[in-house]
Amino acid sequence: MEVRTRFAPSPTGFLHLGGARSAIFNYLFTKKNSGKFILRIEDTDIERSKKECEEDIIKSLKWLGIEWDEFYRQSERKEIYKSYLNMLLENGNAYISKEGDGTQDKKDVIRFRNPGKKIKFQDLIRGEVEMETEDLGNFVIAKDELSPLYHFAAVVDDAEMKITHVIRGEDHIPNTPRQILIQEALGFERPHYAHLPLILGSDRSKLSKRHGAKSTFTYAEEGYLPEAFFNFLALLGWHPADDKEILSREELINIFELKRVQKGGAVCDFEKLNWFNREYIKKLSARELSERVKVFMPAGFDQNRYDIEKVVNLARERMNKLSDIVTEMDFIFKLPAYDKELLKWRGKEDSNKVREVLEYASGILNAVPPEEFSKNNIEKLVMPYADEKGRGEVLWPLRVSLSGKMSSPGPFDIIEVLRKEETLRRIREAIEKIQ
RNA sequence: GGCCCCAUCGUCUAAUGGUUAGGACGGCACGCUUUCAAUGUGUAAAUCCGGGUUCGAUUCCCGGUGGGGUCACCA
Repeated sequence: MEVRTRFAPSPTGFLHLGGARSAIFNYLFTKKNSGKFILRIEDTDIERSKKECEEDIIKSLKWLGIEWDEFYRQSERKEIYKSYLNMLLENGNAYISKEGDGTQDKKDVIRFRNPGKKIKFQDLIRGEVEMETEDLGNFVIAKDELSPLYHFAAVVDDAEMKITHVIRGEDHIPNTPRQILIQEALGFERPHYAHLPLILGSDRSKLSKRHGAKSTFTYAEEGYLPEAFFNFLALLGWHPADDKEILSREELINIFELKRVQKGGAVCDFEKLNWFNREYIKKLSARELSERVKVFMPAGFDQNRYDIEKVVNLARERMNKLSDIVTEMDFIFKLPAYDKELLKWRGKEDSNKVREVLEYASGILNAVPPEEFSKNNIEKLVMPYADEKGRGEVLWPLRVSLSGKMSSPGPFDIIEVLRKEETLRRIREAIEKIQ
């Protein structure tokens, strides 16, 4: 039988990490089994459902590279629910409460006649789960024929869409028995269930509650690579048999199995996310990285002024995320204002000595033709002098004159990017500053 | 509170009825080094507690404790 799964978010909020992870596990499981993945927007609550949330969910899934084979919106399927509702009403498994058994409902609502039996189901991750359903009472399944509620619509859709595996968050475990009850009343087949552990915040509470408003897409906007983010989330609550952690989507699909999903909730460690992102940034070619970094460049950065691939290569080891290009490389595009004291190595060098060093270095550089301003050439020419005078005494002021910063890439790296004219201009500026 | 789920380093996790309980992130130390970063080497750090079962439990069972989830005319 063909495997069919669904990711069924409600567009009442953005796609948070937990939702994204559920989507990823559904996706990996489906691809592993050559099945079909269905995206179903559960917007039966018209009051709370928002178009922008649906858009956010779709945008986020696309960013993660998760594609669906079929797409549904529950608000467009009311006639289908209505017919099943009528079926239940006719065979007496549901009733309109005002006519019913003395409930205090103000309006007519449709209630499910709960047989109140014990429900047992097999969870692919947790094994057998057993629950009493009696205290659920005759719960409401629809406000009226055209306004089904979550449990009813979900059960009808899972059956109509021939879903074979329901893979969702652990917070749905208490919902499962009542959904099975509806299923049985309708004569539907029971799908396999797999309840994923929750993703927790550092205080171990449900992450979606804490940072409820934060969308997965904000990670895109901060400059996380989707492949890194996907990899990170895939390893939250699941782990392959071996120790390899950097895994491509294809590798993940190949080795994914529900049996290895963790039972306990997982705290989301953003330091580890950064590590994944750095690892993926490292793997990018200078060209790819330049492309990806472009959107993060502020208008003030004249990207045509310097060889952007060289700039990016200096930044890549220092970036957690793409947007860090701004804070790491701002000095290339515009020399920041800095205190002349910064030019003094360890803050205690004599001004005259600093000036002397910079003038000497300037002299060496001035003699080099512009086309020979490569890192290696310059390094070969300046290092003998630095070794003679003391590396710190020479390289520190030279680097600061070029970067204006306490910490930055080395002077020869910067020189190659800035090229002759700008290099000499900045050294000149430093010499004047130190007078 | 009722019901349900869960429990290995700070975090993500591996493993087995017998291991020096492994890896990764983060931390710390050292090396490299003009600074930062990167990198190399090393290092600290865990089986929640109590009972069983067993020759032997971190692993199996029970209880406790702890954490989490859920109890809508939301999903």
